[in-house]
Amino acid sequence: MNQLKEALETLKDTGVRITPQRHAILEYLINSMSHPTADEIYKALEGKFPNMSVATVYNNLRVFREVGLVKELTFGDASSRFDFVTSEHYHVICEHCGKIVDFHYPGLDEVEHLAAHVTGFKVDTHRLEIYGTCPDCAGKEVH
Amino acid sequence: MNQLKEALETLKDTGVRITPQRHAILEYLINSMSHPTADEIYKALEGKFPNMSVATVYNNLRVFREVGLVKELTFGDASSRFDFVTSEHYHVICEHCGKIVDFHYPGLDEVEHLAAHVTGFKVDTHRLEIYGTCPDCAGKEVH
DNA sequence: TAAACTAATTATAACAATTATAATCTAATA
DNA sequence: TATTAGATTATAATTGTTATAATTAGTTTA
Ligand SMILES: [Mn+2]
Ligand SMILES: [Mn+2]
Ligand SMILES: [Zn+2]
Ligand SMILES: [Zn+2]
Repeated sequence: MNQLKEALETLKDTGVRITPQRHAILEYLINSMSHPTADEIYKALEGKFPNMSVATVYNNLRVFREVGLVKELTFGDASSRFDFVTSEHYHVICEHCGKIVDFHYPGLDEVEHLAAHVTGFKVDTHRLEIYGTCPDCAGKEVH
Repeated sequence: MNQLKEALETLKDTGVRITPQRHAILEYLINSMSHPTADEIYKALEGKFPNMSVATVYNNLRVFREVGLVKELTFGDASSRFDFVTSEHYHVICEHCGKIVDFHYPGLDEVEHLAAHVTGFKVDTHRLEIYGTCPDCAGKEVH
């Protein structure tokens, strides 16, 4: 039920120390309900941790990724965004404002199987994103 | 039939000058049959063009992208890879050696439609990649 | 053809995201 | 308490890419 509590449990179980900075980063990720960049997290917490280094944010996001608490969404030039892991889902992304919306859809097992069959790869996973224009941006375009 | 010839036609039609550097970059993209980075192209051509700037490679890859001759494949940290546009296809990527293999599959119209319906987005396109282990790397792992 | 204009290339500097390094601090353990 | 390992901080370095300004090449106009 309490996502933060569970996340802290996961850290404890994997022998990762729970520092105030880690607690705050996790809390922010969960509460923001969005897909923040490392820098956004850094800036959001600088009131509470005026001396925190940006390296700490990156280091801890990597730790969280390694224990499976967050997923990193990477893009070409722009900075990575981080998603607190709940259930599997895809993302729909606005090409104009960059908004990212969660989108649930059954996994594409058939595509994975065909890819494995055709290429001889041992398939692990896949990445799918939908790109378009969000309702807000579509509204602005009209007039 | 001749991909290079067609590509040069496209450039001519869109009023883009055909310089020796552009000719060579296009030729390399078509003949390499792979997905090279800007730097790989730069290094491959430095014998023929010892004074070519890496900026020229980037500039021209952007030009080619804008007129629809190449697609840019972007990844998180790593550098972009460029794919001479032929028919629509997806990519299967080896997580160990980075190999990229073309993979043909009918478009995922159904996913796009559902995404549009659920999120209210005007959907343009999507991105799908399959990740796993290529046969070469799988072989090495075994012993 | 000569002059004027525009596009492309080059060399180099700047940028931005991320990672590495070394010093310091904190917490756990013996 | 002393020792050790882990975490954080401050800062430097790295890397892919883009911006800038000067130069060169090609095209258009007079
Ligand atoms: Mn998400
Ligand atoms: Mn391809
Ligand atoms: Zn938008
Ligand atoms: Zn491989």
